[in-house]
Amino acid sequence: MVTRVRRKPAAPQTRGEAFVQVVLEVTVARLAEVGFERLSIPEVASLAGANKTSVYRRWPSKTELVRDALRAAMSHADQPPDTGALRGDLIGLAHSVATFMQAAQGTAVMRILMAQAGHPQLRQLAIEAYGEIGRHGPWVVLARAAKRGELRAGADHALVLFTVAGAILHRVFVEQGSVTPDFIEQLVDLVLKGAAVELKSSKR
Amino acid sequence: MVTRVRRKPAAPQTRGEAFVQVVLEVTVARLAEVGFERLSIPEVASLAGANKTSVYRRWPSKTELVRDALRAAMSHADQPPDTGALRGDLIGLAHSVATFMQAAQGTAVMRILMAQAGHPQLRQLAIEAYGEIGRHGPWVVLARAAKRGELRAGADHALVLFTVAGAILHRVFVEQGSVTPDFIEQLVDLVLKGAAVELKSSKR
Amino acid sequence: MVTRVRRKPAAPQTRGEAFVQVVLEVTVARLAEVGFERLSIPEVASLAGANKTSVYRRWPSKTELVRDALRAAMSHADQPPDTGALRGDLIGLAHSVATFMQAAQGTAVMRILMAQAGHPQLRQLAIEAYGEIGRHGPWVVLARAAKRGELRAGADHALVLFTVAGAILHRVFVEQGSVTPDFIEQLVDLVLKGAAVELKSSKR
Amino acid sequence: MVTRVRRKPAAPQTRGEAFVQVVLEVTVARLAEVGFERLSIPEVASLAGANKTSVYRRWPSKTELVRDALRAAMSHADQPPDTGALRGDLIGLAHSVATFMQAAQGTAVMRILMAQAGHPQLRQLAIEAYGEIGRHGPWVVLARAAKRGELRAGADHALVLFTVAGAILHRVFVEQGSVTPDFIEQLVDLVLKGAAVELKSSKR
DNA sequence: ACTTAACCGAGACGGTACGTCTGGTCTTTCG
DNA sequence: CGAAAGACCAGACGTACCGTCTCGGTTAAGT
Repeated sequence: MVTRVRRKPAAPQTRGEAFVQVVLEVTVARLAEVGFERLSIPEVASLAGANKTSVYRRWPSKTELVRDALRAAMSHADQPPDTGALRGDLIGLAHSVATFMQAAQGTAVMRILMAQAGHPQLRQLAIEAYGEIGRHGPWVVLARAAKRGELRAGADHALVLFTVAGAILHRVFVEQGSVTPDFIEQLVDLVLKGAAVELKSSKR
Repeated sequence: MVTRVRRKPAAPQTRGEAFVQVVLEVTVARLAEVGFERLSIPEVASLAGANKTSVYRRWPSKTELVRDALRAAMSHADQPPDTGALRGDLIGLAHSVATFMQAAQGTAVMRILMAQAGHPQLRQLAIEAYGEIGRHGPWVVLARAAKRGELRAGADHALVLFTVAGAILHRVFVEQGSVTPDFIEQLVDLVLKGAAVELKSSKR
Repeated sequence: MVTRVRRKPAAPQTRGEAFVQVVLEVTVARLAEVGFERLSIPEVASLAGANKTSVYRRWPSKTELVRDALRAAMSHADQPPDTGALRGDLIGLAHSVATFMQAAQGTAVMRILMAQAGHPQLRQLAIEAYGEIGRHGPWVVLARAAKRGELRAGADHALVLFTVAGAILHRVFVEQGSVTPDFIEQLVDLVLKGAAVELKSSKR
Repeated sequence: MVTRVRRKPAAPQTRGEAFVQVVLEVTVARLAEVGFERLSIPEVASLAGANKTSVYRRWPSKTELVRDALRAAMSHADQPPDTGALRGDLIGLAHSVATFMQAAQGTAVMRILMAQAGHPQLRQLAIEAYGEIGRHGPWVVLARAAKRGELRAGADHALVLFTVAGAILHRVFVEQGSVTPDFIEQLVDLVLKGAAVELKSSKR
């Protein structure tokens, strides 16, 4: 039998940086369009103008490709709005959420969250990506409002945020309606002031 | 050869009424577990203890199978709660929604709604199934409350309902948390009274 | 979760007998043309007018396909010639060998024998197939000739047979010449009477 | 068999001459082991301790590599034996043939001859390489014998030579037996004196 | 009871897509 | 400038799964 002979190493090489970008973008787009299940690496490669073996070389499995794609898509500057009043801040946040969910990245993330309950690693990735859009900002907004005394005592910050997010989620994916500025204002007003008539003595 | 006699009026029929039931139940279960994409008719047949050809005979395509499965699953008595007060009624509605979303049928429907934006016929089916749980009841509840003067003037009934539904949706599918009675009460209170402090006209 | 239900078994089924024949014939033909290495199951399937999955279903590996193909091709009636004289018998045998080697089956077998020294199972198969054409007949011929006193004392039967076979092998595959009746007669005469002039006293 | 290659630390610039030698040797070895079909340039390069691009630079295609490899392997001095008697000369020739066929070059050549009937250029190369071992010598031997009167009148020189070669070919590749001196002697005696009993007066 | 006809189970088959493997071309870097 | 190191493209292969087909067996009607 014959043994392999090792030579000294030569210069490494790093090309195709742009190629990686294109592939990841295409991946996010396909994730949004067809979801994780039907995401096909050969198809991604074809759409990216590359050969499928090139994609397989860099990302051995679909999960890793999606991981990188989500991470690349989530380079957000988490800049919380600061209008000086809770209402304005919440409207700003809601706009961010709506923009996210209506973009390809958001659709991709939400589809994974909805569909991949049984895939913990992937779900974790999506959760992280979803959290990117609101890791700190929203909580800061509510904390400031609480300090200013704008929030009812005992108000659950998470509940407020998730209710706004949930309403937009429902609007976008269930009703498939567009999220207009008017809708956002009404939503924020509802969450802030409630739908009930104001009473002098509220039983609670 | 004489002419043919009349056709034999033999008519053996409908051996598998129960078989149909089992298949549809399995279909809903798989829809909830893996979604529409990965729903496989051979798999459904196997889980139902039937042969795949038997399933293909009755439902030529996956879409029709899902249609029947959703329709069979949606035999709801749309009985709106009537506790006499808006808060109690909304809590009842929220419970219904939460129960639905956490059951197999609801998961199936929501997954289809989220994932099959590009499949109009299927989406329409899911919308109908989703509407079954609240075709009329919720609106009646709000109408009654408005008549009783419990609702703020100009309150958008749809916004109220969809916000509650969206919050539960977010809770179940994004946070993957359980919907406790306490959560529902807090949610309803948030939507009714808002998160902001009451202003001048309301003392406390 | 749904459990599987067991039914009672039904009747088996065996179809596609002609399909098997065609595939095996094509296999032998390709073996002769391109050899074992370049024998491709998808190609065989295509040439046989079948789908490659059908071929893979019946023959999990190329080795098994070739095994069946060789066995199917080797349904020989091993009828030794009997002309009453050794020369005529040998000519008959040589004709059989030449016919075999110039046919697809023979080419297939010889190519495997030449090329697959490292594949014992396959080599064994080819040896068997090659042996089919002369399992008993040739030895009977020589035994009869020896009994009749036509053979020199101490003549090695195997050497005689293999020399004739080897000469034809060389003719067909190395020289790539055709095996004419004249060639066969000259060959047999050479092996029987030798190329040397006859001496009165031959040592050894 | 292929031997390991060691990089010379003293040699700063591997003058391509040694490199070419190693590659060609490896090529012949692989030709003998796996044949032309499975001969892979990347594999040859790896076994030679070189990079595949280096091999591709020098030999654009497998055919040219094999051509050079065969030519390099065939630097034979075609020195015919001359023992003074036909029997001894033939034994010498047979030894040459047996040595050739059992060596790597011979195995390589014979495999190509057997397998590459459809590749004229390659076949031509192999024929030339095969002819190297006996371009003139064998014919000289027989011509001398004929002049000495050792050969039967009308004996076909080519038939004699090819029969000896064919018998050895069969022995080596079909029977996969070793070619012993005893075997060669018996073979030569068979071809010279024949297997039949000697008759008193043989016409012919 | 016997025939008849529909339904169901079983498996072969064609087809499509996937992921892997390997061969050959290219570019970049080093000596 | 030659050689090494990979990245890249291209194509074929074997596998998995789906949906269609044709069998044979069973069961439920109706004479």
